[in-house]
Amino acid sequence: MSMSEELVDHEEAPVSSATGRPLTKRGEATRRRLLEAAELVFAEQGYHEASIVKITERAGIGLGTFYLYFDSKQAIFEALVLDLNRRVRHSMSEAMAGASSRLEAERAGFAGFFRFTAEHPALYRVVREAEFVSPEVLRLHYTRIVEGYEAGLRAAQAAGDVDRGLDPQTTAWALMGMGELIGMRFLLWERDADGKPPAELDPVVFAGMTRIIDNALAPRTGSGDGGKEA
Amino acid sequence: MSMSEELVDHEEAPVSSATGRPLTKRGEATRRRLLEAAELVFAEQGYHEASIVKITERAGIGLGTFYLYFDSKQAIFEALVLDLNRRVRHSMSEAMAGASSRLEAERAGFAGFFRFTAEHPALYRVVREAEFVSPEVLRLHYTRIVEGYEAGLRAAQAAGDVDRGLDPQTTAWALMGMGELIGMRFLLWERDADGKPPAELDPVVFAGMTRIIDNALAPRTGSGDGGKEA
Amino acid sequence: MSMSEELVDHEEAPVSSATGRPLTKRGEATRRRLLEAAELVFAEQGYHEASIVKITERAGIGLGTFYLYFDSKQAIFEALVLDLNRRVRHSMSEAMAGASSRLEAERAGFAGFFRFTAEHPALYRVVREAEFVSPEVLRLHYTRIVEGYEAGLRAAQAAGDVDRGLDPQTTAWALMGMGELIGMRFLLWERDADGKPPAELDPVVFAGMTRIIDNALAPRTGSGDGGKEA
Amino acid sequence: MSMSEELVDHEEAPVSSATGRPLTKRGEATRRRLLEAAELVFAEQGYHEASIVKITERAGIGLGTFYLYFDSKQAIFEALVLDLNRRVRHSMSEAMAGASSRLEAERAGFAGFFRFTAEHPALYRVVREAEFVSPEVLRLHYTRIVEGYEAGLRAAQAAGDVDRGLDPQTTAWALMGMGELIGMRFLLWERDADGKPPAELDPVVFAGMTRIIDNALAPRTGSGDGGKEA
DNA sequence: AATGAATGAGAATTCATTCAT
DNA sequence: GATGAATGAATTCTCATTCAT
Repeated sequence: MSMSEELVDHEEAPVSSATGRPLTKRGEATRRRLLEAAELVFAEQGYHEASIVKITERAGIGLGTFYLYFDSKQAIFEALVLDLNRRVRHSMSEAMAGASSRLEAERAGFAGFFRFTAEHPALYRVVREAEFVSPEVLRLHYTRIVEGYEAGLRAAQAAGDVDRGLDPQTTAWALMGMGELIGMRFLLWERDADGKPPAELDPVVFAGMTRIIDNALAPRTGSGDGGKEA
Repeated sequence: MSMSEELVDHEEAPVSSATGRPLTKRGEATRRRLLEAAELVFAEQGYHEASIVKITERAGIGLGTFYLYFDSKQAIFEALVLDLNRRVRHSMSEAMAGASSRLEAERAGFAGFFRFTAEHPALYRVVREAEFVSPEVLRLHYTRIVEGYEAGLRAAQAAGDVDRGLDPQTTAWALMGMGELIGMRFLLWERDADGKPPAELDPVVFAGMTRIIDNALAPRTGSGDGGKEA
Repeated sequence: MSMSEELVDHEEAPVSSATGRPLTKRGEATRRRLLEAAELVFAEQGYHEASIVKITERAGIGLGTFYLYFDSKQAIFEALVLDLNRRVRHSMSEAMAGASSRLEAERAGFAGFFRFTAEHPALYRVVREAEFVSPEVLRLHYTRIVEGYEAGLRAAQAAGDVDRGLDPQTTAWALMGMGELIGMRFLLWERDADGKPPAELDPVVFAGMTRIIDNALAPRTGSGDGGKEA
Repeated sequence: MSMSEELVDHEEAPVSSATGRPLTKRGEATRRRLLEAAELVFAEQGYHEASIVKITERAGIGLGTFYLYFDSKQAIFEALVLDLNRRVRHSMSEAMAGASSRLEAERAGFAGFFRFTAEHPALYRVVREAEFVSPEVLRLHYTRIVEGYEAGLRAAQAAGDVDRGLDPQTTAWALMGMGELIGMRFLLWERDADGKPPAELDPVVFAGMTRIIDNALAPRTGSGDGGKEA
C-alpha cells in the first residue's frame, strides 16, 4: 500500500529490489527494458488487464527476473508514472524555453504536453486508472505539473502578463484539466483512416485551445482585477 | 466487451436479465437496490476491487440474484454510468434553468456539476476507470455532457453573449476538463478536520473558476473575433 | 499467523470460511471430505509437499471450493490436527475405560494410542512437521494429551497404585515421548513383505513397552518415595 | 531424494561439489561457514522457510558459491543432520565416560543430550521436519543414537545392572523418545523472563526423569525377570 | 574460487459466473 | 424470484538452481 521511497524527483541510481544493492550496467538495462515494456502494455491494456507475464514477455525477459527489479506490479506502475511525469514536465519546460511572452509560453507548453501525450498514451491512460491503484503517485503526478504552472502564473501576474484577478492555483488546475480532456478527446480517441492515432492535435482544435487560454489569461483591460490595474 | 442495448438515453422499463421480461414492481426495487449498492461500492473501492459479492451483500440480496438483473459486472457498471450521467445532466440543466445570462447560466451549470460530484463521487471515480472497462460508455458519458454544452455555446455565440472566436466543440471539451479536474482536486481530494469530504467547492476556488470562465467566454471587446464584431 | 478460533475442544458447528454462516448439510459433507482428503495427502506427502490442488483432487471437488471451507492450507492443517487430537484422545480413553488397575489402564491407553497411530499415520507425521507451521496447535496437541495422562497419574499416586516419587508432569511427557518414538519406529517405519504397514505393534515390542511402563510406574517396595511410604 | 554418499560416520575430507576434488584449506573454511549458517537458519526458520539465499547471506558468501560445496538444499540439510548427529553422540558418550554405574551413566548420558539440545536447537527442529525431506538420514540419525544405547543396555543386563526382563531395542527407543519430548517441552518451549531459552533442564524435571529411568531400568528384586533371576 | 543475474516451474489465492434447489 | 455452493481460469509471487563472468 505504501509507496516506495523513490518518489523523490531526482534521477537516482535504482537499486535491486531483491538485494537493495545498486544495479550493475546490465541490471540497469534490464530495468529499463521492463519499464519500456510496462509502458506499452499498460497503454494498450490498462493497469488491471496488464499482467507481469505480459510485461516480461514483451520485455523478452524471464518472469522471475521481474522481481529482481520491482517488488510488485504496483511498484513498476509507480515507477513508470514517476518516470513519465518527469519526462512530460521536461518536455513541457523545454517547449516553453524559447517563448517570448507568457501567452506564447503557455501555448508552447500545451503543445509540448500534447506532443508527449501523443507519443506516450500510457501516461494518460495509466494515470486515469491510478486513483485506486496508487493514490499517492496520482496526486504527486498532478501536483508536480500543477506546481510548475502555478509558479509561472504568479510570475506572469506580477509582470502584468496575466490577469491578476485569477487565482493561480485554481487556474493551474483548470488549465491542467483542459489539457487532459482535450488530449483525451482529440488525440487518444481520434483515429485516421488507417486506424492510426494522430501524431499531433488538429490545428483547429489547437487554435481553439489557444483562444480559450488567451481569453482566460489575458489581463483585463478596462475592468480591473481587484482595483490594482490602472 | 460489447455494451448492452440500454445505452439509449430515456428511462425505459428494465427487463429481467434472465427471462427478458419486464420486471415486476418487486423486481424493480431489487434492481434499484443493486444499482445503489454498486454506486457505493464502486465509489469506495473502484471497479476492479469491487466484487459482485460485495455489491450483493451491500444490497442485502443473494449473490445469485444479481444475475437476474444484470448480465455481468460490466453490465451493471455500464448501467450505473448511464444512470449517473442522466442524473448529472439533469442536475446541471436544472441549475441553469433560471439563469438570466449566459455567463450566469455557465456558473450555475458548474455549480450543479460540483454539487452532484460531491454527492456522487462514484461518477467521478468510476468514469476515470472506465476507459479499459467499457470505452463506449465512457465516450457516451462525456459526449452527452459536452453536446449540451456545445449547443448552449453556439446559441450564446449567436446571441453575442459568448466570444464568437471560440470553437464551440473545443471549448466545450475544455470546460468539461476544467470542471473535472477542479472537482477532483478540490472536492474529492479535500478532507476537513473530521476526514469528511466537503459538501461543496471552496468559495475562493469557485470564484476562481468563475473568473476563468468569464474571461474565456466573454465576447472580446475591441479586438474582434475574426472581424465579425463591431 | 494466528490460529482460528476453533481451538476449543468441543465439537462445534463449523461455519463457512467465506460467509461466516453455519454450514448446510451439504456443506458439512463437503467440509468432511476435505478433511479426510487432507489427512491422506498430509500423511503421504507431508505438509509442505501437499498442495491445495492435491487435496481438492483427492476430495473430488473443485479447487475454489476449498476456500469456502478453509481460509488457507494452514487453516485446514490446524483443523485437521485438532480433529485428530480429539479422536486420538477419545480412542485412548475408550481403551482405558474397562481397565481394572492403573497399570492395566496404562497398557490399554498405549494400545489405543498405537492402534490410532497405525490407522492414522497423518497424526504422527503432520504433528512432527508442525513446529514451524503452527506452533500453537502443536503445543495444544501435546498438552491436551499430556494433561489427561497427568491427571490419571496423580489419581493413581493418591491411590497408591503409582510410585509417589515420580513427578507427574515430567512422567506424563516422558510416557508421551516413549509412545511417540515407539510408534514411529515400530509402526510407521515397519513394512511387511508386501510393503504394507502393520496394523498393530509387534507383540515383543508391546510387551517390552509394558515392562518399561510397569517398572517405571510401579510403587517402590522397600525404598520409599521420599520416606512417605510405610 | 537419494542421499549423497557421505552418510558414513567418520569425518572424511569433504570434496568440492562441483569438481569432486578435495577442498583447499580456504574451501574447508567456506564449507564450515555454510554449515554453521545453515544450522542457525534451519533452527530459526525450519527447513522449508529457510532458503539458500538466507543461508549464504548469513554465511557472508555469494549465492552461487553455495553450489560449489553442496549439490542442493537437501544435501546441506543431510550433511548438517549427520554432523549434528556425530556431535550429539560425542557429547553423550563423553558425558557418560566417567560414570561408575550403569544408572549413573544413563543419567549422565541424558544430561549430555539435554546440554547439546539446549545449545543446538537445530538438531531437534531439523530432525522433526526430516521425515519428508530425507527419510534416510532421519532414520540414520535415530538409529545411530539408539544403537549405542542398546549396546550399553545389553552389557548392563549381562552385568546384572539392568532389569533383564527389558527388551533392549524397545527400551532404547523408549528412552530416546523420553529424552526427545522432555527436551522439547522443557528446553525448547521454555522461555525465561527475558524470552531466552534455558541453558539446561529444570532440576525438578531432571530429577523426575532420573527417577523414571531408575525405576524403568533397575533390576527387579523379588519377582524375577521372567524367572531367570535367582 | 567466487559471484549474482536470470530463469520458470509451481504454489496459494481470488472471483465472475453457473445452476440445482 | 431468490439463493448460495461449486467451479476453474487466471494472477501474483517465491525460490532452488544454472551459468556467464
